[in-house]
Formats: sequence, C-alpha cells, structure tokens
Amino acid sequence: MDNEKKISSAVINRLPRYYRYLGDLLESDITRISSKELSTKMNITASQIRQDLNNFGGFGQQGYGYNVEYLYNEIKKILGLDRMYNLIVVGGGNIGQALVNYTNFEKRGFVIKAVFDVNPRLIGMTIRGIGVYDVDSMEEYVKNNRVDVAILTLPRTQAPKVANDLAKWGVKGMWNFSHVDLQVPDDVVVENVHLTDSLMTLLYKINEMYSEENDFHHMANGLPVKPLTQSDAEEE
Amino acid sequence: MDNEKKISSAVINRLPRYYRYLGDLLESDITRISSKELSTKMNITASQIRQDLNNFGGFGQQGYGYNVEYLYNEIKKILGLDRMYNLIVVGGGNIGQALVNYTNFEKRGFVIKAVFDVNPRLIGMTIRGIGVYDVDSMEEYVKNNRVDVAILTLPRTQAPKVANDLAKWGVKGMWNFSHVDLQVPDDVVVENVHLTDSLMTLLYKINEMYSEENDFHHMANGLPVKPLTQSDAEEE
DNA sequence: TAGATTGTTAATCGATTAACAATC
DNA sequence: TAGATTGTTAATCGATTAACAATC
Repeated sequence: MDNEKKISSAVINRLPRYYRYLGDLLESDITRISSKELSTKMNITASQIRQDLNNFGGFGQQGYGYNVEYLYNEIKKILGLDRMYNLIVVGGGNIGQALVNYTNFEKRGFVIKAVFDVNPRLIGMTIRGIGVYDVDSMEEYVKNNRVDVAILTLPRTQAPKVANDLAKWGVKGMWNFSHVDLQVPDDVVVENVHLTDSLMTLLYKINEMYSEENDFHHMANGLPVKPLTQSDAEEE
Repeated sequence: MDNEKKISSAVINRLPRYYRYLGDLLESDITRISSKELSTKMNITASQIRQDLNNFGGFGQQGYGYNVEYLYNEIKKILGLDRMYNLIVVGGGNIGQALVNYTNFEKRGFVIKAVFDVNPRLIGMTIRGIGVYDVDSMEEYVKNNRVDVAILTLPRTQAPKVANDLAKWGVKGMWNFSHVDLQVPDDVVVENVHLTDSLMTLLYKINEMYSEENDFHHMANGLPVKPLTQSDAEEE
C-alpha cells in the first residue's frame, strides 16, 4: 500500500459492503462469481465492481470471474481485518454501553479494553467484564497501553477537548458518536456516526417522496395522517 | 417542494450539518453570517454553501449575508423538523434500548412509541416508560397507529422479513441498524446505519495513513506497536 | 454612494458507466 | 477452440469550485 495512488473515499466506503456480500456467498458455498452476477445482487454496475477492485489489484480471471474465497480474503487484508485492534470507549452512557455489549465486534477482532467516564456511579463497575474507569486515569492508560481507536460517546460539549487530549497522547483513530465535529491533527483519522443527522436525512427523504405525489399514499394504512404538531423545544 | 427538480443526496446529507452549525450560531447570539465566514467554520467552500442553499431558495441578501435565525428556521422546515414523528423500535437488544434511552430524540420531535421483540424476558417490560411488546402484536399496532419510521435493531437474519412485513403494513421509513441490505418497494425509504462498516472504513484509513509513511508515528506513545494477531473466527 | 456578498452561470474536477481488446 | 469475462481506456455524467454581474 506504500506509494500507490490515493484511493477515493467512495471506493473505501464500498469495501465493507463487498466484504459482507462475499462472506455471504462463502457461507452459501459458492466458489466463483462474475462481476455481472455480483452487480445484480448488490444493485450496482459490474463496471463499478471491476473498477473498484482494480484499485487494489487484479483479483479475477478472464472468462472465469472471481474466486469467492480468494477475493474475500484479499478484501479482508485490504481492510486490515487480519489482525486485532484495541479500542477504548469514552463515555459510558447508553450508546457507549450498547457498543461494549455488542459482542460481534470482538468476533471480528475489535476488542474493547476499557471504558472511561466521569460518573462516580459507573466508575468501578464492569460491563461484560470490561472495567469502567475514571476519565482522570485515561492519560496514564493511553500512554501505557496500545489504543488503536477511541470510541467517543460523550456529550457534545466535552467531546472536542477529550478528542484533543487523546490525539496529544497518541491515539490515531476516533470513532465519533458525539454530535459535534472534531478538530484534530492531520495524522489522526476521525469517522463520524451522527445518528441524529442520519435520522434527519431519512425524514427528509420520506417527506420528499410523499409531498411529490398526491396524498394517496398517506392513506396506506387506512388512517388519517395529519402531521402531528411539534410541541416542545430542542437542544442536544 | 412539489414539482421541483430532484435534490442530490450529497446536498441532503449536508443539510443536518448546516442546521447544527446555525443552531450553534444562534446559541451564541450571532445574528448574521456570510457564506464566506460559515465556509471557514465548516471547512467547506463558500460556493458550495451558496449552491446548496439555492436548491431550496434565496435565503440571503447581497452585501449582507444570511440572517442566522431565518436560515435556521428555513432549514428546519426543509428537513421537516417543524412537526413530530412517531417511531417504533423493532429489536429490544443493546442498540434498540440505547436508542430508546436517548432522550434527545424526543426533544427534537422524534417520539419512540413502542418496542417490539421476541424475547419473553423483555416483553411486558417498559424502558423509560415505553412498553416492550411481542412482535406478534406488531401488525395490529402498525395498522392502528401512525408509524412514521421503524427502527430496525434486530439480527441480520430476521431483518429482511420484518422490513418486508412493515412495508406491507404501510410503514414508509426504515432506519436500519441491522447488518444487511433491505429489499423494499420503491415507495419505502431506507437509511442504513452499518456500524461495523463504519468502523472498518475507519480502520482502513488509519492503516493507510500509517503504512504510507515510515514507521515513525507508530512510536508516538513510546510503545512498540507490532500488530496484534487475529485469534478467532467471525460472523455476525 | 462604495463595499460587500449574494445568486447563478461557466469551468473544472472527479466518479461512474460504457466499450472493447486481451486472455483465460 | 469458442465463449465468457476480465482489466483498462475512453466517454459520460454529476458534483464541486470559480467567476462575476446583479444588487443590497
């Protein structure tokens, strides 16, 4: 991966989806697949699949297609899923706890090692065997243990400072669930999961779809569908 | 919004972010802002901001810029945030519960009305006052109550069937946290939150960054950083 | 009025799709 | 071999950026 040309974000974002489909094919004991067949399954063009894969190498064979297991393993390597990663959770609230309890991460090699919080009622507890520690001890922990990714699930007011500290202490990846944009140095990678934003775009698309047409569809389940009125305030 | 040209997905995805920044400005009692200033804050071009906004109308004024409160409220309307929405959660596991407990949704007008699950130990419980019901009663519920969005937080094996049923019963929006792609009719909108995929792209970007350079950065926190070895299997 | 900044058209850039020679 | 399908170049499409006349 050393001195090759930069892969576009659009391509990278599709890799996990390829990986998932290939895993499913593997499960179904399918040994080969053409870009054409895969394109039908995935609802994208065969051309795009071939272009995407050829960013990383020629994994196929003319007249044959792709060997499912081989391609699966190659993408696994490209995504770096052939090793394990150490993660910490910063913010032991609802979402933080849910992620700790999500056992599939561990099966894939994403190991949550510790949770940090400010809440005295949480500190000292364990969640699925993983300790919750005072955020004051985080600096020492990060400096003495390998931490590949910090999962940020804390209030938006606190996230920027914490991200900044973590970056200073050497953490290179932030998976940011806090509803704020983080300013970090160039050598730190941030991936945002803005759930509220995601829900908003969903609502926009629903509204768009049903305002473009006559009100026919609104009656789909036989009920009147006057928009409910917004009652109270907001902030997050 | 009736017979206007289709707005691209790229634009729609940026709207919540504009909304967030304008909300922050409003909080700070800033009354006006130019596309130039906002572009600096948001780290995008002023041109893009003006292009984006002009998809929906001319909200600014030459020589002045944009009135923050006015623009904020216009985007609020565009996103449909001036009304309330009824949501149900299908799958009362970790993530489902975390979303129910996330009180900020309600403040914005996203009201979770019910949770459905198959687990007898959950059925009959309440989470933050919201009932957990047998999934067998979901058809009746959906047909007799307005449901704007179903939040799917169930195992990937069950999600496609449930999504199909919900669509049949008239639910027009699916917020899909299950790690699978859903096949639904044209008049149903799906927004995916594939957490595992998101984490994978983050890891890719970290690996890419640190394989492009010499190993200097790996020493950042003074520790050796041999990749850990992947131990066990995977599936999700 | 003069200066600032929009709304919008035109230019550029990048990503997707089509086409096809190479070849298994 | 003949048929199938890749890898890759070329064409198209769409999104972003630049430029500037309109105008507050």
